[in-house]
Amino acid sequence: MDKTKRAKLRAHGWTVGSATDFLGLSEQEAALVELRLALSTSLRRWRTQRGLSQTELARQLKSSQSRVAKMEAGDATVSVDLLMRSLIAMGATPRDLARAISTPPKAVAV
Amino acid sequence: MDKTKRAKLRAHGWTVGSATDFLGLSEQEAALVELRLALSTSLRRWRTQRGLSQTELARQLKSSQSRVAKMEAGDATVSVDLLMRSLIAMGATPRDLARAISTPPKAVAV
DNA sequence: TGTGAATATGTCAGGACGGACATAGTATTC
DNA sequence: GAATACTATGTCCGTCCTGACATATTCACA
Repeated sequence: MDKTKRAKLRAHGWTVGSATDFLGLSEQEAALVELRLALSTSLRRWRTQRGLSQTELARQLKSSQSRVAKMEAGDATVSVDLLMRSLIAMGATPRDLARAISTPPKAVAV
Repeated sequence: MDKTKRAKLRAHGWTVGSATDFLGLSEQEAALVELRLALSTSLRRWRTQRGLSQTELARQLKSSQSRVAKMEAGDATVSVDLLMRSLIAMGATPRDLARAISTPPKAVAV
């Protein structure tokens, strides 16, 4: 990975040097990962701030606890679609989504 | 549901007036439609600004011309996922997506 | 008008996704 | 340790999405 890429990733809150770097993701793949991560983190925040358990949220979303867990885990079987739909179902507006996307969580665990 | 929203939906092939209307299109469903519209509009802008035809873009995205057309039309068979992936594949950053989402396209012609 | 390029619309087989269930791990409290 | 509540992980079947193809429509220009 070249320096500018490193800088960009770091600038967006990624810990350069861990999995992302090792796997050698392209700019675009990294952007997708960043997106997923931002949304899944955001979802967990929305849920916990309301004092809901995954099971309770699942019922509200007409989904299941396991899927909620996977959403929050950024699991590969979860689409960006589902993440956004869930956030919206929790009352998030497109503007909220935009904010979530453009302000990625800082330093991911190493 | 107000008239402009109706028009927007109808303009993009959504069934307004029957089942959807009867069930009452909620704020959340509207937000999803808004999201889809914002992204599809954005996609077309990115493409045309680069002087690409749908066919050329399709090749770049490893998709097909018909799907690109449907993406830009906000067709119901196109997922938000695909729209975002396509935009990212064209070089859009998460920040660009956020901007696209929070800046809804100006009133669709009736 | 005709001609070709670009775009739109319809359809479908195959693959990806999602809800559901089972189960395993974790934390708290007694 | 047991019991309870919450969360994580694995798997499966039905559904939805997607690329591809065919075809229709629109557009630009001579």
